Amino acid sequence: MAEKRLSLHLDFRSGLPIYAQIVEQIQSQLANKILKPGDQLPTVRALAQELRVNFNTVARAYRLLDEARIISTQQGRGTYILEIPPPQVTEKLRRESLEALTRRFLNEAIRMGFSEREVSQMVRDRLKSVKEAKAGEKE
Amino acid sequence: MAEKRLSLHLDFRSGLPIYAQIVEQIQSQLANKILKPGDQLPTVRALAQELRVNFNTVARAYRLLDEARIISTQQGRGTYILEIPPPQVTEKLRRESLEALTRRFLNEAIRMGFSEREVSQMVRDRLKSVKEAKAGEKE
DNA sequence: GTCTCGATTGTACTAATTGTATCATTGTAA
DNA sequence: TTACAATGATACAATTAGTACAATCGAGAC
Repeated sequence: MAEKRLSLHLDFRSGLPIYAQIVEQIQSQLANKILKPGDQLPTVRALAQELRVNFNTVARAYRLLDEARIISTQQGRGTYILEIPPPQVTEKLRRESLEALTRRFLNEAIRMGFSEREVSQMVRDRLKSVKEAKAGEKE
Repeated sequence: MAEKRLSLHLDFRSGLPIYAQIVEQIQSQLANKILKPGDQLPTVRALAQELRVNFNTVARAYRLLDEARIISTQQGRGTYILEIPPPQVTEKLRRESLEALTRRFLNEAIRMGFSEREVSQMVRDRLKSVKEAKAGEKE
């Protein structure tokens, strides 16, 4: 029962191909230690069903990660996290994934006509309520 | 998927080029809420067949709309309506749409394992470079 | 123990569907 | 005629889907 639920969120309308989104999010979860060496990933078919995509699309993502020596795919057995990349790399990945996400958010907001001031104020507000919610749920 | 029938009416005798008529009518349906952000448009070939025109003509219209940031065309996948700048909505709606966007962004970032501090720092950084870029392009 | 067989897993190859790029053709106006 | 914009034809590239196959494992039969 080692395999994770691996909650990935695809955006079918973002310009990024599905397979790239899968790669990116797995790398990100790796950099954030949500995934650890030895963890088994869902099978290509299971993940494909969950994401409602063709299993070859998942297989493509896994193949890319395999070629990058991040996971090990073994025919007939499954797919496992090989190793966490060295700290410098994970830190870089972490930063890059956050930066990409933030950039998308800001571009969208600005394109929708919001001023930088409005955006930054809203982020502060929402962050504050996130923090309060977190404090509350500790009971 | 849920792509619309997109009933367009071309006038081959009006001086207006076909591609311009397509652009115009899609924009109009967007303004009239017949098309909504996220909707998938017909493929260039499907729409071309329906309108009895060459698919390059449709592709040209799509390209113009893409350049205007109204739609997003993705090779191998399809064409989608982008989020559009809400034209002159009430202050309340404006605020709500920014809040929704921000909430999605923060949820995603936190789900990916970033701390509130990291997120807020990154937002500050990116906003700063947006501002600088804007200052720079004024020459 | 080990053999067999079926279920499960990833792989390989191909097909289908999508938009893109480039050049040719056509029609119209100067 | 010449120039140019609009449209069409053709080839291409990227993404995803379909199908068949090979490797592995485990449950039973013996």
